[in-house]
Amino acid sequence: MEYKKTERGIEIKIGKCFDLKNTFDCGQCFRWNENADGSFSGIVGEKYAKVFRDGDFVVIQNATESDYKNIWENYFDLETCYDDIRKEIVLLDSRLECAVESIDGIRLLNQNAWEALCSFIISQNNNIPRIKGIVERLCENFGDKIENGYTFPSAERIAKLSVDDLAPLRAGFRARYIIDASRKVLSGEIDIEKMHTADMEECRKDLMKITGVGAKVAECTLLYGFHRLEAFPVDVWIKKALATFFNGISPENLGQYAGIAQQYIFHYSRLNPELVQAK
DNA sequence: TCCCAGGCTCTCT
DNA sequence: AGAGAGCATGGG
Repeated sequence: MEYKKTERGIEIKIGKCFDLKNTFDCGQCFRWNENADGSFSGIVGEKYAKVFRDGDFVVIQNATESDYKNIWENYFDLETCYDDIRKEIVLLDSRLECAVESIDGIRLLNQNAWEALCSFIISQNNNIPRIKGIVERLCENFGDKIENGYTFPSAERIAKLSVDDLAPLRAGFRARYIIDASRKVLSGEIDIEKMHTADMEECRKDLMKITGVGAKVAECTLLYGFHRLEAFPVDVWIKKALATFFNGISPENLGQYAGIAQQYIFHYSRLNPELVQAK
């Protein structure tokens, strides 16, 4: 992706292929927040970042060229052409055209796998504002202090804790799931490294060894934590959507980009809830 | 106040 | 193997 280093930071010339609000608010991540001026702030790994749009450019404030190469290019998946994928999705199923045409620039972030696993464990039977609150308290209590915030605590760090230690998170029944996940990742019972490429069915089965990880959370972890674009998480919104407005669409027909199609279905349904109400 | 939230576990048929 | 209650907590 074409970019330049300026006094503001790194400026990526990306046009409409990266919409910050749609990307950060489409339910894939929980640590980006919109500021009053329309910019977004978040923490990725050990880095705090503020990003905003200026015309055809997305600006990553204060980023250096090595930050860009080492972190942001991969995190924002900037070497992938999402315009091509959008076209491909519509070719695979033309019923997706309205969602794809009305939502600009969703990108699928390359998030840390452990963070995604943990975040989506927390997401179950929960609402997004509260999920973000629990994740933030997890970081504040057990992450490392960095500029403007805290890192996401490692599995190793969490594995040393007890369920009671997690009380400040107010995560409810999910606390023991978080502990179980951390210990299974740390012990190697769940081999988190191989899941970028291993057989999908095997990955699902492995992830579901964790108490509190069912089909939906496993699928979200594969899509958002391991960038397995063929993963297709089915939650209550997707269920409603596929039973009403998007009736007839099935993930098997969406091939290698099912997960990105799912993003569009999910986000479009949440933006237009009246379209997916059961009749 | 009440309903419900990007589900899952546990129990009972 | 399939269905349903219960789950912690708090946002709207």
